[in-house]
Amino acid sequence: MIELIFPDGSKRAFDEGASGRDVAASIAKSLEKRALLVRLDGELLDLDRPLPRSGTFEILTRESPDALEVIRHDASHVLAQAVQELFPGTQVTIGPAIEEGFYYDFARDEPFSLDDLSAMEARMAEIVDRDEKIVREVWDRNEAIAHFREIGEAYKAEIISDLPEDEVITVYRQGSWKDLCLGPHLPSTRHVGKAFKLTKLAGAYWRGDHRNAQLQRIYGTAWASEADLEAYLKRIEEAERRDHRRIGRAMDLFHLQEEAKGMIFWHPKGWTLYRTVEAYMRRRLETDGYVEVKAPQVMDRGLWEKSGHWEKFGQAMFTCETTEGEELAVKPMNCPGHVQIFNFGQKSYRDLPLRMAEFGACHRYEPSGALHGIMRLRAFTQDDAHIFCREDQIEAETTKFVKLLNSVYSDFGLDLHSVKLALRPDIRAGSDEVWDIAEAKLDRAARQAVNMEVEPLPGEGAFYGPKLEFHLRDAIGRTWQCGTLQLDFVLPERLDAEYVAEDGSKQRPVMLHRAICGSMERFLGVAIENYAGAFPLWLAPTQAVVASITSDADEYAREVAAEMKAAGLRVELDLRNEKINYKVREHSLAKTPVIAAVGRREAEGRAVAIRRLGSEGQTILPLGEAVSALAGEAIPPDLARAALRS
RNA sequence: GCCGGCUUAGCUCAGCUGGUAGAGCAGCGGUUUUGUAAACCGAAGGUCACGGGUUCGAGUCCUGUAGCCGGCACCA
Repeated sequence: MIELIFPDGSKRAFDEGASGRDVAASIAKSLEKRALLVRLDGELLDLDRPLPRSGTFEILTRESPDALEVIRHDASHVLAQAVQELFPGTQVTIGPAIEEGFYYDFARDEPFSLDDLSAMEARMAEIVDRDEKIVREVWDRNEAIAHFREIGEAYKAEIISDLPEDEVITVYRQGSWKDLCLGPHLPSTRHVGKAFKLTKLAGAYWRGDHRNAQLQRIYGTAWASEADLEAYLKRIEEAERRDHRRIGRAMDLFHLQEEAKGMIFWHPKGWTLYRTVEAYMRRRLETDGYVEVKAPQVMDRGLWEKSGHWEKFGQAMFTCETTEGEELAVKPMNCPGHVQIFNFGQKSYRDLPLRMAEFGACHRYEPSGALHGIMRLRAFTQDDAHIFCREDQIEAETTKFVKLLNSVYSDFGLDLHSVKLALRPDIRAGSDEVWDIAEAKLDRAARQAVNMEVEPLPGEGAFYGPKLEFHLRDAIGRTWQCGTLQLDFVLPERLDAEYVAEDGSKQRPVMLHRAICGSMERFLGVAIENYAGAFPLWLAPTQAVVASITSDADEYAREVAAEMKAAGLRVELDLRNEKINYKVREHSLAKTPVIAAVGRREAEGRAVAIRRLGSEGQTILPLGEAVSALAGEAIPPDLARAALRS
């Protein structure tokens, strides 16, 4: 007998060998029909699998988020079956569920074409209609390896060989097709439903390693219902309209061109936006106790050799040689420069923590395939700072930093998507004890400062220390690392940084590399997508347009614009011989937050008709009142807070 | 860098199976003085990314290169 505890707390006993389906049927016939999976002590199991033990028990239907993940996983299996039916000789590898869908990696010499996708979708629908039962089988390890080898599935055979000896090998069969898989799965292919769509074709390396063969990955999306699928497709379509590259062009913010790939030509409006963000960041750093510096853009190779960057990243540095034979490199990062400033003269323990900031323009020869709009560039500017401190100051500095970062992000209406902690890599400097302490400190400080999970990334830290990563999302859900804080025990050593301690001895400081925006350009890209170009007043490159209704009001319109400008607003004047409807439409499409229309009536009454982006009507206000209200609203959030406090 | 796709006017896009380029918007010249999301007329605008090839003939087919896009790998 096994005993199951249901979600309502009730307990019931069932015969040994009873399956989830038996349990569901014993409750209600309708429940059996709707049941897809069961959860036993937190573990998801196939509906028809005999329950292996007693425990807390739950029946999952289509509506459960866990069921959706299994639907997606099964969709990937159905895809694999469809592909193997349509393209015999194609090898299967792996095909997991992912956020919003699934993918499957195939090995096939000939590339799939986009046109093949619709044929695959049709075949998938057919397999769903066949309603093939999905059956779990436990196989002997060696037999499984031999079998998959024999049928030409080398990748599957390799996966099994690499599994631990004691791992139970399960194979799931649907009709004549089968796949090695941990499961669980739906009872039959019908339950996958038809709310799926194959979305893209891509290359992907076997086991994520570029030295391995490249496989063909097919991505798809799958949902519990057609309505969910439609909503998803619509969401993606809408999101594509927020693409920073599209908005950048439409709003005339910047452009990129072949002759300087991976580098931005900022146009006047875009540069205004950039400078607004930079000025804001500069204030935030200043009030948080940072000093700002500026180090040379190009420095001698010798310095990069000493810092260790030449050896590790020399390939990715822009270099040049002078006619006198010096070898120079354009800085790919700011830290060695900052250490030079730290090293100049003597530093005392009283100077620590020394927070040295720079809006540092960096150049890196990024692989061509990595470039992406203004999110990933070859020339970018870090809002970089290095905190030189003692070991016992690391935790407080980290907490302080994360608080600042949180506050900055919230001023831009951004939600942190995730926080990750990259842990020690195989090849690293420093002893394990030092790493233990460093990792623990970052973890503790981050948890304390943000109210969210800190996801560990084993092996992904830099060789010189662990690294906190703060990720934001773009319009279509891709995440970008923006903020970062990295502990560094190595560079101070290599570049010989030291300070005089209380007892007069010379000590090595620890360095914290940290950035909030990461790259100004990437952060602006994320901000553009976040606001879809409709910036709040303090950020908008053009905050207001004064539009005349008839030429009678031109002179007054000039006066209004001048008043606004005098109040510090970024204002444009539109005196063109066009209808007000036309002007309103044009400036609305350009996402100008405020349109101040003036005609004869306003000129006579010394008023302005204020129209806000996104609202239908307008408010008529006396000129002075309108100007001071707008000027007040245009105050950056940090200054507004400061004003409130004083 | 790797796999796949794309590249036609300033922008967004048409151009079927090869017969030497088309629209809307913007821009320019006029007319219109307008009350809150597109007034009207006109003229102009293109080495069809770049190079090579097949062909009587290439935007269209083949091939090379570049950039971009979607992934993968990379990201000090």
